[in-house]
Amino acid sequence: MEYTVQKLGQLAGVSTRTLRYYDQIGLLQPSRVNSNGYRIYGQSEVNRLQQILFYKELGVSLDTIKEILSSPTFDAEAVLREHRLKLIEKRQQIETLICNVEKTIAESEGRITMSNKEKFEGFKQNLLAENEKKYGKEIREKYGKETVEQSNAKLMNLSEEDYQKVTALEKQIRDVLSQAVTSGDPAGPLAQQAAELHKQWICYFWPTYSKEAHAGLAQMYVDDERFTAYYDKDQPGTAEFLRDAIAIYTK
Amino acid sequence: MEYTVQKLGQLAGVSTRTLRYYDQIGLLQPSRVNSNGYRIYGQSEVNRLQQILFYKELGVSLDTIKEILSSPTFDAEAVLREHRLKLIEKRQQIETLICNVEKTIAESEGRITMSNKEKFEGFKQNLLAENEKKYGKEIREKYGKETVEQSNAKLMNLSEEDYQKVTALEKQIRDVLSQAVTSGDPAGPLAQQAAELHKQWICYFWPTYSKEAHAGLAQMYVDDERFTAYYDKDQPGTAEFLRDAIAIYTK
DNA sequence: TATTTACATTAACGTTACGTAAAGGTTTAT
DNA sequence: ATAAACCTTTACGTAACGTTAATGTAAATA
Repeated sequence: MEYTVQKLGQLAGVSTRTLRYYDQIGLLQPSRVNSNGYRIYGQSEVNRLQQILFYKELGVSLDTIKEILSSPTFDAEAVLREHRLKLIEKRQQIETLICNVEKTIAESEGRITMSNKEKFEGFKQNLLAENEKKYGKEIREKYGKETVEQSNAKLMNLSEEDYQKVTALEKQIRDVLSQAVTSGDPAGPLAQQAAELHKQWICYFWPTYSKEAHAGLAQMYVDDERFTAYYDKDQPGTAEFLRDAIAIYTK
Repeated sequence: MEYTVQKLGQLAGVSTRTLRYYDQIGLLQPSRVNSNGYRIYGQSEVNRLQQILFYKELGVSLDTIKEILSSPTFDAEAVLREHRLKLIEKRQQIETLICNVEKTIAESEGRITMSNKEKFEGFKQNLLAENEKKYGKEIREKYGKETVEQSNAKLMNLSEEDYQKVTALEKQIRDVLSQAVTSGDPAGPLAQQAAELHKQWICYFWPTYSKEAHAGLAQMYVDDERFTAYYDKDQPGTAEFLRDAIAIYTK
């Protein structure tokens, strides 16, 4: 069976422009070219196109696909593994962006009703006090006065929605963390998930997320017995475990 | 205070090329141009640049930033809200990609040791049976035989790591869902988080994620009393609530 | 058979936000 | 006087095509 550009395009669900482009960059060349200049594709090209589209669906770049397909000994699995890391990093970036955008929106809304204010009073006082009493100084030294004040300002403007989310996050962190600790591996999937959740949680209080600040905060959980006590309440060693997990997560 | 390109660039941490580009597209024009052709910026330009960089950090496009800053009555909040939706969609895309890449890797690894096999036997049998006994037919009708078989194949190849993650996910879903139900709003943040988690869960069993399939599955939770019973165990109405949440999530 | 219709070709611009030369003029310091 | 440091414009490159534009060819119809 032989195909022209349009036939092949319809078969595979891509545009004719795409096929010409793939020809141009040498990713998929027709088996032969007619005397009239038409591109003619055969079965092996159909197969190759299928492969191409498979990797494309995974978000692999055409350049990389070309490499994968060019050498049969090429380690496709290693490529995918690396690709996966890239994707995860991208997701983190986007999550941070979302986090910051959401906070900006909340801020500009200036929302927070009186009823909310009362409701969150205790919650906020606690957190603020905890932040300030001891860590205020340390954090100030590490990340500057401005950061701390912005952080506190954010805290005071938490909306009802955010409050729900934050509370839910705290519960999730506790749950996942306790499971992760039993597994014992701070690099494992559960531990890393806990670190991820913890990052999301932080995002509600810190004006901007940074890996360094995250890792620093985790270290404080171990250095200060008040935090250690909180995390080790159910299972001793949890604070250290979380610090290790976050260290790997932010590495 | 007046600045040349380099001075301003150093002050704000951007390249001179960037400043020339911003001038070119009319985003940030110098207050005046010297007789020698040098760009000279004043204080108001410094302020404007700060604004620009702020929005840029949130991932807003220069075009959009221009619009935001061009009209003081322009609704920056609405823009951010829309921007947030775009980011969330992007995150979903990337999550789906990660999901699929991970499955491809797992597949090519062909991993799963004998010890794992024994460990997961019961778990898998349960799920397989549940899938097959009744839904097998329905799903087959809706999404085709191939999808079901691929789904089952994936299930049988779950690794230890994946098993942990899946189990943790299930617990999280239950937790978040129960909190969300009390809030009563399937469009609320908790409900949407539950839908998100549910998507991640699905990703472990379905060969490729699609919104339609997700929404369809949620509908089945309501249509079939066995699933309904499972979700409504603690709180009646949970299955319906989840379906509504997922309907909004996949809209 | 003449004409329309459908399909093929190449060439080239547009998309985003700059990085990176290249080629050259100006200011400042030595 | 000369070199170093600074400024300028112009223009190519990036990823993966979408979209005309201008034109040639094959198949279907009047």
